[in-house]
Amino acid sequence: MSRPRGTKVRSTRQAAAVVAAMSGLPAFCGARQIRDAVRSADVQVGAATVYRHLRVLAEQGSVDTIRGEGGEALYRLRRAAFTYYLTCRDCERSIEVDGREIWDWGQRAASRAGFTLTGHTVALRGLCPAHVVPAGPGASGG
Amino acid sequence: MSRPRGTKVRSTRQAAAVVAAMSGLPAFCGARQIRDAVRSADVQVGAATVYRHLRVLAEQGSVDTIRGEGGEALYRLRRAAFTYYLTCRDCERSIEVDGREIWDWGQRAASRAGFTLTGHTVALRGLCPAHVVPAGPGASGG
DNA sequence: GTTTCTGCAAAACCTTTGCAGCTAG
DNA sequence: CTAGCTGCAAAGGTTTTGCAGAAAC
Repeated sequence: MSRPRGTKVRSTRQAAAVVAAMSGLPAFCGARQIRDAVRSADVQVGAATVYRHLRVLAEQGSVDTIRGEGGEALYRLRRAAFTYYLTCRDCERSIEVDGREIWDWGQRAASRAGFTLTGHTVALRGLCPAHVVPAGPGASGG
Repeated sequence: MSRPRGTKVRSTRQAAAVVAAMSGLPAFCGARQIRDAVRSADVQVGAATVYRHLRVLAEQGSVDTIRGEGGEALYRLRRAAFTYYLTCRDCERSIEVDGREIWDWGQRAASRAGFTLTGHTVALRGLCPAHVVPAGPGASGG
């Protein structure tokens, strides 16, 4: 149920509030957390409405979407193309990482097999300077 | 509800059947599909049991887990470290891609920011040779 | 016989959808 | 007024859990 094409877009309190709330959330957040942020700005909003806006924003490319550990969708306002995030597993603080190379790497690998690359997902987890403790690597394929 | 530590592991028909079924499934598959594969090998198995085994296998590191587009978990027997998958978005066929470089790239980016990389997820989507469609005018379907 | 595993059914989540009512334009 | 947006509640799908019975050792 995306927006039908050729329909007018109406600007509502809720639509603005969702975007406003997200601009105050630095890391990737779930729909629940976004809804809470909207409501703590004194704008009542239903869960369905939040999901509807998030879906539209994602389709427009205004927000990036990734999947959390539990499979839930996490959203964040888009910053720039080929920008990925390295998130501290202790404090959830995240930094942006330029990933143009990743796209190039993916394309090389794809063409080697006769594939055409159309999309990719990269997520990095680690420890920020404030939480660094010696630890071994744990790679997960995807 | 992982397995409690210090308990004995019992080898059952179902446990073996889940692993056997997965070894016959080349691509990442959902729990439903794995269960179907087990049952078509004439081993009755409940959904809960499949999930329980998959969780244990994932914790052991015997299977890799990724998330599908809908957020569902997809499983596959682990092949090698730093092996990622490029999946055709039309037929779900997937190939393996060596990703040692990705880990290196991630570490470089992380250390530049004072972070320590502890984990990462990479997923590539594309079109396999059989589904590549030339872009532009004049392209015709079979 | 004891301990662990299995399977059903119910519950817990996250997300989408149907529909009546509200609201921006 | 009319088209589009909202919210509730119900439905949809995936995964987990409680518990009695079955199975392994």
